[in-house]
Amino acid sequence: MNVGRRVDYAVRALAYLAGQPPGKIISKADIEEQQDIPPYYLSKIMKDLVAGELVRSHIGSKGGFSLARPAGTISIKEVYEIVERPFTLMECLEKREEYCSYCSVCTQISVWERAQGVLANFLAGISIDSIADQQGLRKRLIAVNG
Amino acid sequence: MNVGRRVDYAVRALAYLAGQPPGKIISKADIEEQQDIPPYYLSKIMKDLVAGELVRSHIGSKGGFSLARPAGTISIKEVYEIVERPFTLMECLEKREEYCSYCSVCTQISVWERAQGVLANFLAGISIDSIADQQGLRKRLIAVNG
DNA sequence: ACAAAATGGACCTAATAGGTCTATATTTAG
DNA sequence: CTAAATATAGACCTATTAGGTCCATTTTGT
Repeated sequence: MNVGRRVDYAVRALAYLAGQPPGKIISKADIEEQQDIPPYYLSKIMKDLVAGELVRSHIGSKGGFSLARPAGTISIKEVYEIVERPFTLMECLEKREEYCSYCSVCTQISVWERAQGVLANFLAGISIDSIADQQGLRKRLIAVNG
Repeated sequence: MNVGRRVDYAVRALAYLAGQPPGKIISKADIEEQQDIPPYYLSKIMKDLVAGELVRSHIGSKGGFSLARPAGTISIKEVYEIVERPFTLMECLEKREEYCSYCSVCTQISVWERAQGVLANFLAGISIDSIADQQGLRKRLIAVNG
């Protein structure tokens, strides 16, 4: 389980798209600037989000991205799973005996299973529209710092 | 946040100690064998557990380890924190602006704060004695496989 | 004194997070 | 029709770290 920059950047990008008028196409360069995301890195993340069908891409001049679904229906858990492989607190929960031969007699595995469930459940209940960002982080920071 | 082998091994070791008669001294070699933990690796983990005051060490011949506190008072969260640095889902929750300058205007940070709280709360409620293991994984597996 | 322990610290390796770059394909504006 | 603006695909690099191994030293029971 790694909640790192990939997830942060993906959420920033989605929050920014969610803050725009529905259907409006936003270029990658715009997202980069407003949300301060390393340009080349964002390319890869957007690719994942497109492949995961959270975002629609529009190639060519005046192209860019827009949300593929209403922001209220996109959960943070889903975002995590799309940009960062399966939602797994411990590797054994995914790979079972392949990862550790004691699965069947393990006294702690159910603890991690339940912990993972609790976390997944929480994140499944948070949607992108609850963190939508119309201005982007750069402008927000400037606004606050005066 | 990384729940990896270190944590697994630490919990195995503690669960094994918790399964013994209270106060009984168990050698590192015994823990290694019964719980199938790489020997040299366990050394380092036990050092952490001793430093964290979950375990008492007894140097010298007939030495070994025993729990420093009743197993019912040792939570998984505490174990995690001792062997794997602070309990942090996202680095920004610990390092704040040092890690990301947009903390003060971030729309997602509270999500991760709450998620971390939910997880921490769950793991703080699970104690080592609820997963105590008198036999150890090796014997358990043999017993099950016949 | 000797053997059986833990302690402390050096060392190694593979994987991966995070980031950068470039060549290619697609579309719209003019 | 061409040029400019875009996304797409994939190669590449680097620092960190998870996981593991080894050994020299210290402490203690017999």
